[in-house]
Amino acid sequence: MDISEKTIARLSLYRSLLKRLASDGVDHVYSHELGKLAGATAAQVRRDLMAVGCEGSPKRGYGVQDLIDSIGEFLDGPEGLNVALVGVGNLGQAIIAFFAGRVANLSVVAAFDNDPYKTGRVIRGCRCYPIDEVERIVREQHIGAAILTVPADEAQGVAETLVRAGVRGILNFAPIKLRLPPYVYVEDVDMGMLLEKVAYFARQHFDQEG
Amino acid sequence: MDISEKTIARLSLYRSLLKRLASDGVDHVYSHELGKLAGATAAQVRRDLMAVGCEGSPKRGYGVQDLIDSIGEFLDGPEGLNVALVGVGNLGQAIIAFFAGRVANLSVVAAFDNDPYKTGRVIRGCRCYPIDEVERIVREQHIGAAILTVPADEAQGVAETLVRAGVRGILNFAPIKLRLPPYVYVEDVDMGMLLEKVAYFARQHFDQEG
DNA sequence: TAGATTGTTAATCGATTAACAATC
DNA sequence: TAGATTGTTAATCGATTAACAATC
Repeated sequence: MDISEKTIARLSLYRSLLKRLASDGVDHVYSHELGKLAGATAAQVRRDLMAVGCEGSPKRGYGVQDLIDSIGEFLDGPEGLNVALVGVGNLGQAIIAFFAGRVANLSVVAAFDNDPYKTGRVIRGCRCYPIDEVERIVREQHIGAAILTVPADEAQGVAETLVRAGVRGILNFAPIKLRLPPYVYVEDVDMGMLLEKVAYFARQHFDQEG
Repeated sequence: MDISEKTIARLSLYRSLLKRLASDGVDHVYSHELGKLAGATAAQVRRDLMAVGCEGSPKRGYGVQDLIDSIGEFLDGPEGLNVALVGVGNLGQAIIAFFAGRVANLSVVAAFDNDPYKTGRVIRGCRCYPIDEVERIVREQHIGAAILTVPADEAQGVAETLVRAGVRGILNFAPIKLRLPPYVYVEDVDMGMLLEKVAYFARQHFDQEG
């Protein structure tokens, strides 16, 4: 089965919304209700849920817990995935803290930096190693994905090392397009670009009445 | 003219790549060269550049400085845009530091939080006010866009206040779909979702030969 | 001129949307 | 049954890709 990136993204959002609904005691939802919360159409929601093998009933809609379980089974896979972070600057530290215990089945198990003030220490519950040791630690700890928060001109080199050691997915914060083998999935988060985009569209409506 | 979001995103990336080329002394580029760096096709690059009114010549391609100027004129508009940040936690502080002096024409001029330890202080060069004062400060400082790094259950309320005060663009880090008027542009950055996406696709290729 | 690139138009592809029979 | 929702198929829409004449 071929699931689009957008569907994966929406499934992740559905899950976090469903968890809230569950904690509010809601046990069934209709596709249009979930769609309203997720900013999607009812048809979209049904298509996405069909992709993970969920079925609803015309009478009661979809079972909330059933959806949470099915999406979890689909997204999380049979076992957890270990994640590394390279580049323990401001952003890197914030991201380690952000993910600590937040996303089930995904834990940042190792951090890497070249700054000797940081290496050898435990930063927000995550041990920090020198970048030289990336390859060894990634193999030893069976790390499958990485978060890249290094400067743009170091990103390509670090990424290649990570891939050589076995990493198959990278969340890349460096404002550069990584050139990697096709079996490596890269998600770019260029925050400068994102803010420029927001600013561009904000300007279209800003100051129109004042 | 109707410019797609993707084109805006690519233009921002082109610009940062072009700035590097300029500092390396390159004065002309062909569409396929820029495309290679940006992960886009030559045709895509030409279409994007045409949208901002750039012309190239078959002989020399596009002038690097000309492109930087044209894209800047298009993206940045005639004057800068003031930006606010709400939610001065780990991520918020990292983002303030990240943007400090980084993106020309976009400055984070005010931060907001409810924690009395933070309000009244200057955090990474940016004054922090209590959230009560969002409406007043946003109006006074003529703020047009905002970065939202508050918990999910506060995001909708804060966003509505920001919009009431005149904000027309929001970079939203809360894992929730904001419901706002159509004249407000919202860009969502759900980091939990992004890492789950990376993990999902990483798993497809992880452990295939180990 | 010859060759590579640009700018433009037509074809393709994928996802979203709309329409409708099946179901509880 | 009647009504609202589900699951499926066809139509639409937009962006990407391919093809080609114009240009230096």
